[in-house]
Amino acid sequence: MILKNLSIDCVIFGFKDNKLNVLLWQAEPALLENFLTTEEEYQQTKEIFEKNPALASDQYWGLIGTHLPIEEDLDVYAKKILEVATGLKNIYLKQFKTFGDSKRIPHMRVLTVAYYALINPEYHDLELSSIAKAVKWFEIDKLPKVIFDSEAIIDSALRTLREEVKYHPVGFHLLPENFTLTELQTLYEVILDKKLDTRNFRKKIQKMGLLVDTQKKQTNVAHRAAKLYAFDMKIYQQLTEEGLNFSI
Amino acid sequence: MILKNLSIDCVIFGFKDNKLNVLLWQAEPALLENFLTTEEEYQQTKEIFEKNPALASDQYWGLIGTHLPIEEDLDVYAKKILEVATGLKNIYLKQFKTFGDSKRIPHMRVLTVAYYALINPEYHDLELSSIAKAVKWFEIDKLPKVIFDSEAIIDSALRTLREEVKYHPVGFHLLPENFTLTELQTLYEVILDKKLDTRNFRKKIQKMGLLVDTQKKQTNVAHRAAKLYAFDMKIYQQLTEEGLNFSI
DNA sequence: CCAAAAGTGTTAGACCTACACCCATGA
DNA sequence: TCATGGGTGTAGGTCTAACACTTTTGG
Repeated sequence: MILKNLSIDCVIFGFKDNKLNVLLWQAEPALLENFLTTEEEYQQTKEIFEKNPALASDQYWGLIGTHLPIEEDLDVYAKKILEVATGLKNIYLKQFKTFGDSKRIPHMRVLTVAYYALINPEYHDLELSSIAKAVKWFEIDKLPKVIFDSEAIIDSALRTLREEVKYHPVGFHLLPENFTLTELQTLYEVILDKKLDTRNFRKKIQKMGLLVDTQKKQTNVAHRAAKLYAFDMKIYQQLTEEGLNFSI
Repeated sequence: MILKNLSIDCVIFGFKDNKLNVLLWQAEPALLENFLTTEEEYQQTKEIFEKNPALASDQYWGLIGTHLPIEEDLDVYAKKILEVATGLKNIYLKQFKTFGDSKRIPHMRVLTVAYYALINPEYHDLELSSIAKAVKWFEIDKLPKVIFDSEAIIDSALRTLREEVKYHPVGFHLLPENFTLTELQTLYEVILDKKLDTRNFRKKIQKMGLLVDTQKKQTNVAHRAAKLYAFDMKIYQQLTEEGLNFSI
C-alpha cells in the first residue's frame, strides 16, 4: 500500500558543459508499474495521476520521485528510486527538507520529503529510462515548466548545496573520477556563482590534501594538456567529519 | 482530520545551570484536547494512544509533538505546538530531518518530521503546561527512558546543532537577553564539548561585531561583576546569511 | 607560429594560537 | 583579606588576497 499523503522527490544535480544541471522527468503510471511491486500500488498511483492531469502532461516536467509504500524505509526507498531512474549506484544522496504547506498541491494533501543527489552525468545515457516517458537534463537557470512547487524545491536544494559546499567537500561527487583543477574550479565557480582566483584556489585545494595526482594528462586538447587528479576517499571522509572551510 | 502517518516532534534545547538540556513531556489525550480543534481529531488521537500504551506510561518521556492535521501547514503547525507547549513566542525553530524507517514505531507506520528549537529556559515556568501531564527539562547526558526512537532523534538534533553552531550564530538564542562573555563561552564549550581559550574566544567573538555592550553589569556576585552584552539583530541577520567560521 | 588554456610565486596584511597575571567584588 | 571568577596583550607562525607572466599543446 502506498502512503498517499507522502512522496519523495529527488533533485538530481549534474555538472555538464560547465553548467549546473538538474535531471527532470515526465512520469507515466504505465511505466512506473515496472517499479511498483503490487497491483494495489499501481492502481493508487494511477488514481493520483488522474486527479492531477499536470502530472501526465507533455507540457510539464517534474522531479524524479514517487509516493512511499507503507512498508519501505524512507531513505532506502529514496535511494531505490534514484538507482532505478538513473541506472547508477552509490550516488551521493542527502535528505534536505520536507515540504508540507497544506496548499502546495491542488486537490491533495501531500507532504514531500526532498533529497538532493550529486552525480557526474558524463558516464551514462540517462535519457533512456524504463520507468518514465522522458528524462532530461536542464540547466539550472533554464528550467522548463515544472509541476506543483517543484521549482521551490529545486531552489531550496540549490541553496542547501551552496551552503554544503562551503563546509564539506561534496562538490567532488559532481566530477568524473579523473578531473583537472580547472574543472574543479569551474565547478565551484558555478555552484557559488562567483569567480575565484586561480592561483589561490589551487594553493588552497592542494593544501587540503584531498587530491591525488593520477600522473595522467589530458589528451587531444588544443592547448597545454592539464594534469588529471582524483580525490582521496580517506581524506574525504576525514574532511567530511571535521568540516572544512571553503569560503573562498 | 489528522494525518495518522505523520507526526511532528520538537527537540527543544535549553541552556540551564551551565548544561545543555532537552525539554520532554508526558502527553495525555485528555489534555491534548485543549489543543486540538475538532472532536474527530481528539478521537483519532485517543486511538493512537490506545494502540501504544508507552505513550501514556509514567515510565516514559517523549519529545513534544503531535500528529499533523490535514489542513495545517507543516512549519506553521510546528511553531504552534511549540508555542502552546512552552508559552513562548518567536522561538528559533528549525526543521532538520524526517525520520521514516518503516519499523521505527511498533504497530504503526508513522513518519516524523523533526524540528529543533533553541530557548532560554530561565524566563518561564515551563513545567506547567495545560496540554500535558508533565513537562520537564533533562540534561542531555542524563535522559530518562524515552518512547520509540526519540533518543535517536535527540541525538541527531544535537549533531545538527553542533554543525550549525560552527557556521551560524545560532547559539545566542539559548542565552537570556543580557549575558556575560563567560556564559557565552561556556555555552559554546558545552555544545561543542571542548574547552576554549578565554582570551582567544573573546577576541574572536568581539571581532565579529555581533555583541552590543549594554553598559550593564552583573550584581550580587561574589566576585568581580562581569559586563553584560546583548546581541545585535542586524549583524546577526547578516552573519546568518554570509555564514561565519566558528571552528575554534 | 598562433590561439588557447595550464601552470606558477611573492608580498603585505590579517588572523590564529599559545600562554600567565592582575582586577573587582562580596562574604 | 580571601576566594572567586572577570578581564587583558604579545609574539611567532600561518593563512589570505591581490596580482601578471611563461609554458605547453594542437591546429
